[in-house]
Amino acid sequence: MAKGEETRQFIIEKAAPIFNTKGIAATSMSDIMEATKLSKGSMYVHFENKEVLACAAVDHNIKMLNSKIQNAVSQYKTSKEQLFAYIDFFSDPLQPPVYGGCPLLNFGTEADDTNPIVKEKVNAVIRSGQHLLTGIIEKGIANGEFKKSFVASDFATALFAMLEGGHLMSRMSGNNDKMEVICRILKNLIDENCL
Amino acid sequence: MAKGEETRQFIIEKAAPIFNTKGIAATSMSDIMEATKLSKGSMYVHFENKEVLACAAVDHNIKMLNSKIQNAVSQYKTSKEQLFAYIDFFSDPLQPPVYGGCPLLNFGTEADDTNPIVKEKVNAVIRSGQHLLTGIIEKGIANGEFKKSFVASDFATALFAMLEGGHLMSRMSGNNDKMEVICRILKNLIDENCL
DNA sequence: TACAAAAATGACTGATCGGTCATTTTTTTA
DNA sequence: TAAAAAAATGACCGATCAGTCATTTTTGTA
Repeated sequence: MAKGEETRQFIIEKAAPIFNTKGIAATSMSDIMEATKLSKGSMYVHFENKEVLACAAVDHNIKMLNSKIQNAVSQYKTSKEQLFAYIDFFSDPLQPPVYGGCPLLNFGTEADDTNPIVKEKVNAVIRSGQHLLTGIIEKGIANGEFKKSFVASDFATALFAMLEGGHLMSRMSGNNDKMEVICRILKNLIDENCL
Repeated sequence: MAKGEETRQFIIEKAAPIFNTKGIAATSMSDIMEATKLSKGSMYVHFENKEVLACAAVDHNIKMLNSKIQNAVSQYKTSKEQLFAYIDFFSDPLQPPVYGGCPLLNFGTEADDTNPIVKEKVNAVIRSGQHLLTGIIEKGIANGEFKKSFVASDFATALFAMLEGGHLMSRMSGNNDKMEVICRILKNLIDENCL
C-alpha cells in the first residue's frame, strides 16, 4: 500500500469511532486531527472536505459491522444456529461489536432528515441484512429445519426491528435487561418454527 | 399567561420540531431566531443558554408524543383495543405524530454518548411507556381478555422495540412496508394471547 | 544518489458559533 | 397615567468552524 493510501486508511480508522459516537455534525476536523496527530493540511490532502471524510467513516463503520456479522454467522452450519448466532451477535449493546453502538441507528437517525446520501447507505445495509436473514430462513425451510409456515421475510423484519429497538432501550437504560428479554423472545419464536 | 411565559412557550414550540429534525448539535440559535423572528437577545432573556433551550425542546417533543398516545389509547375500553390503538398510533413513520419522527429515537441516539441529561429523559419516557403497556396487558389478563400465560412485561418490551426498530426501517426506506409487516405481526401475537 | 512527485505542515481566511450587554421598547402595576 | 419592571433589540465579543495555500519534508524512482 502506497504511503498516501496508508495514511488515508489510518485517518478513517481513527475517525470512524468518533463519528459513530459524537455524530457527524458534532464531530469537527480538529477532533480528527487530535486523534490522528496529523495536521489540518494533511487531512485535506486525503479528503476533499469533511463530508467526504464522514462518508468514508460511515462506510468503514458499516463494513466493520458487516464483516463481523458475516464472521459470526458463518461459523455455524444449520439455519437455526446461524439465526441464534445473529441474535447473540447483537445481544450486548453495552459492549457493541462496533465502538459507539449500532452505526445504522446512529447514522440513520442523524441522516434521516438531513443527509440523503448517508441515509441511503444505511437503507442499503438494512436491505442487505434482510436479504441475509431471509436467505438463512429459506434455506432452513428447504432443509426441513423449519416449518413451511415460517414466513422468512416477515420474521427477518421482526428480528431486525426488535434487535434495533432493544439496542436503543438497553443503551438508554444502561443495562442489558431489555435486550436479554428480546433475545429470549426471538429464540423462542424460532424454536416454535422448528420441526 | 404573562408575556414572558407566552414568548418562552412560543420559542419552545417553534424550536421543538427543528431540534427533532436537525438534532441538538446541528441546530443553531440562529435557526431558532429565524423560525421565531425574534432577536438573539430575546432568546437569552428566556433561556440561559442553548442547552437549556434544547432540553425544553426535548421535553416539549416528548410531552406532545405522550399526550397524543394517551389520547389515542384512552378512546378505547378493552385491553386488546387499547394495544391495537397503541400500535396504530405508531403505524405510519412517514407521517409521524411528532414532526421529525420519534423523538425517543432521535434524541436518544444523539444523546447516547454525549448528553446524559437528555439520555435520562429518554430513558424515563421508555420506562413510563413500558409501565403503560404492562398495565394494559395486566388489566386484560385480570379481565379475562388475555390468557394468563401472556407475559405482560415481556410483550411490552417486544412491542416497543419492534415499533422503534420498524420506525427506523421505514424512515430509511421511505415507505411503510416494513412497518405494516410489524404492526400485523404484533396484532397477530396479541390475537394469539386472547381467550 | 539526484531529482521529481507526493505528503505533511501550520499559519491564515472568512463565516458562523454561542453568548453578552447597553440601550430602547413594551408591559405591568401602583 | 406615570413610574418601575420586564422584554426585546442588535451590535459586539472571543472561540471555533471548515477550508486554503505557500512552504517544507518525505517518498518513490530513474
